[in-house]
Amino acid sequence: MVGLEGSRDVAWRAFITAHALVIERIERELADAGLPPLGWYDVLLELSVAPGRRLRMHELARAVVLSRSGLTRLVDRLERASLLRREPDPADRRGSFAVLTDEGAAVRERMWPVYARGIAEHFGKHLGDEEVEVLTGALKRVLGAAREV
Amino acid sequence: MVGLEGSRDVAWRAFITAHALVIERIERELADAGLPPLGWYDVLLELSVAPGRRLRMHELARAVVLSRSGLTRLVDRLERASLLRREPDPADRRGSFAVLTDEGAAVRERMWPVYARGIAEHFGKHLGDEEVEVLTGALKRVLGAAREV
DNA sequence: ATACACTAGTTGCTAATGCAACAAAAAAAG
DNA sequence: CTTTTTTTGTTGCATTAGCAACTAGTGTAT
Repeated sequence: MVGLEGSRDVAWRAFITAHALVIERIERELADAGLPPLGWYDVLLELSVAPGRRLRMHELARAVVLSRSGLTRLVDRLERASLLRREPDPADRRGSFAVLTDEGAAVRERMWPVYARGIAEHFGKHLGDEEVEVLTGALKRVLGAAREV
Repeated sequence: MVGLEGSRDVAWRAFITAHALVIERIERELADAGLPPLGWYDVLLELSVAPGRRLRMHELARAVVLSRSGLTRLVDRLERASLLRREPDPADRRGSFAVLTDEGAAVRERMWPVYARGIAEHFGKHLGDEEVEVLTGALKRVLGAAREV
């Protein structure tokens, strides 16, 4: 018995390997274009769509699937680059908001074309419309279940 | 324009977020069971199914989607744990094989039940049979394309 | 009110990863 | 052949991530 005989295990293997390969390609394309890595994009995007362009640190950590300490450091880097700033939460003196700056929004907008091209070229291009629907539905279910725990 | 409006971009977002969450869960379950991390499993599995239980370093790096330097260090750790050993390649004096040991095979077999349960619980359980087929087909296409480059 | 438990965020530490540079060998070009 | 280019694997270095421990503030129970 060597593991991975079941059809779900084969799907899993395809899932993680495709992920690793495509991320590797896209990260390289961003780096080659002189742009920040994907982790930065995730933070900037979450802040972009958040009300008031701000999120509490723990909300942001959860949104981008990072440990609290990992997020502290990531936000440090983004703050040093002036792409966001920390602001105290008047309603809870323990916590702070991460607030998107205009410069942060601008950087996200400069990243998006490169990122979008990578997604299309290495991912979207190879999927039929029907497959996209199935994939989205299935993975959102997986995602929802994993978030609940 | 905030990015991620197209249906393929939504699918991509679900893809990477589901990946991050499920991997996080499974890594924790392995750690809680006192077992090595997923990266070790990948190496042990590739060697298990390779002819002669051996692969050249660069083949292994490609198989587990890791940089050459990353693989050098990962193999260092596995070799220190006696789960594999390096052997020179008589046909090419630059290179070496990574060869699975019996102990390495045994450790992989001890990891598999925990890993399999994680895959089922956090991934497979939420997918219908039809979805599994679509997912596998689609992702294998993505994977093949990314490998070609 | 006071004690107790929990949550938020940061820090020190360690582990893991990629890039660039390197040495050695092989392969290709001439 | 001899020279040049490429491949293979390792190393130094810098970056990034998580865990455990800590501080500070909040919430809850008695």
